[in-house]
Amino acid sequence: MSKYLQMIRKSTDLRQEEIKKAVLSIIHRDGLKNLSTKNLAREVGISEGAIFRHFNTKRDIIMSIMDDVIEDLIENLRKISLEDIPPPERLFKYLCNTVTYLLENQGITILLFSEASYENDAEMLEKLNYIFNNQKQLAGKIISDGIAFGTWDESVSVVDLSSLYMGIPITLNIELILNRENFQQENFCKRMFEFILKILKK
Amino acid sequence: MSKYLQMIRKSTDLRQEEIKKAVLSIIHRDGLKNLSTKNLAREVGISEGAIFRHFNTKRDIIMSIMDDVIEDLIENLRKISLEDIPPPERLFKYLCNTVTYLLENQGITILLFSEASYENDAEMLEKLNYIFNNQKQLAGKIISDGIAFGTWDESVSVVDLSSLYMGIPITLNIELILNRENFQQENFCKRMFEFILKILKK
DNA sequence: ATCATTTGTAAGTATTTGCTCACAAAAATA
DNA sequence: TATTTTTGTGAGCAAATACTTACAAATGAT
Repeated sequence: MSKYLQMIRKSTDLRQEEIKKAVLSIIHRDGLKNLSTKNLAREVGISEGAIFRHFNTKRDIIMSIMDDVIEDLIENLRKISLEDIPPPERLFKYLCNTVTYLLENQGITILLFSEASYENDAEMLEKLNYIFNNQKQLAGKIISDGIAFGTWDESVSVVDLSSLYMGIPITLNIELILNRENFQQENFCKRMFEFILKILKK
Repeated sequence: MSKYLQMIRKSTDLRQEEIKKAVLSIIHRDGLKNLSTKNLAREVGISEGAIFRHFNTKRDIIMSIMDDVIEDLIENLRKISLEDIPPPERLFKYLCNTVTYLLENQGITILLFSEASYENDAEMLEKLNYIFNNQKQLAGKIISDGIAFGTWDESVSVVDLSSLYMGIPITLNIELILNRENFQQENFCKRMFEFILKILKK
């Protein structure tokens, strides 16, 4: 007679995706503290041992999610920054894509900002750094293009404006954590973009 | 013969301050993960039991630090927002005071942004909300004053600009965690203030 | 000087954590 | 069909965590 009844098997590839999704669900719903491997296993619907069949360590799961962000968000933004459309239009698209991604992947926000500083893990911080600095520098590139193009005020400091720009997605993140219901997220990117445009106006 | 040698005693008031300082030191130096009561006791130089003589729970320590932020930072900003000086000058002072506070209390940054979302603790989130929204609304008040005064463009949305404004201290926080050495923090508030001014210009 | 109060210690506690292991069973391959 | 490989289970592990407790010693009031 069988010892375990109705065991559902899936490939490691599929399970890895399920596990990563479950991580974000737990963080978004219950907070980072509840992201134990036990809870994670329950969320996925497998045993705790199975989790470690598909990932060597819990840390590997987090790192893999960070790699996803790099692949999905950053590489998309890189493409946009290189598109052959006028800088104003390009910067707008760039900002709105960022905002959309953050709205669609809300668990990631907490994961990125909390986990790295929580763990104080050098490799994690490096990945986070990569994500942050690429977002910033690619935005800076578009701004530089617009200035070189003659569209925008050349006296504006690209570095400084990139810093201010980065405040937009980050504030969005914070507002989503703190004011999730009150926050007016419609046209958020448009409204913020108008401000950036005004700064860049000759 | 004495069982313990050279026991240094201090009042609960003093110890509470020492403990709270130690919390920020540990977070700043080793990350939130290393903020165990055991490490905390070692950092202060007392036994773990003594920690619980001065605070009932570890959570109480964090809450008390958050109350300090409200008392030290927010109440100071409130006063500035009510000062009888021209809005541009007032907003500049407001921003620079915020920046200075954040630079001088770097452990607090991580504590505020990570701990609350880590614990997913309603009361903690409420305090964080209070800190965030007051900073934002008081800045908004100064902007409104300037518009009412006739100095600034009345077509600017105060709510939206306050959101953008909040990006400044928050980005500063992130940069301090990620780029601590490279980050150019001199005149940071001035450079950011110039951007806000340009947006507000008629 | 006596004694209650306060502040300290050291050695516990129960619980949770990330992770391992021996083995069961489904799926792929021969 | 027979065998190997992959995916699963559930019990259990050492280490860490927040917190407690019994008792020691310093301090302040009488």
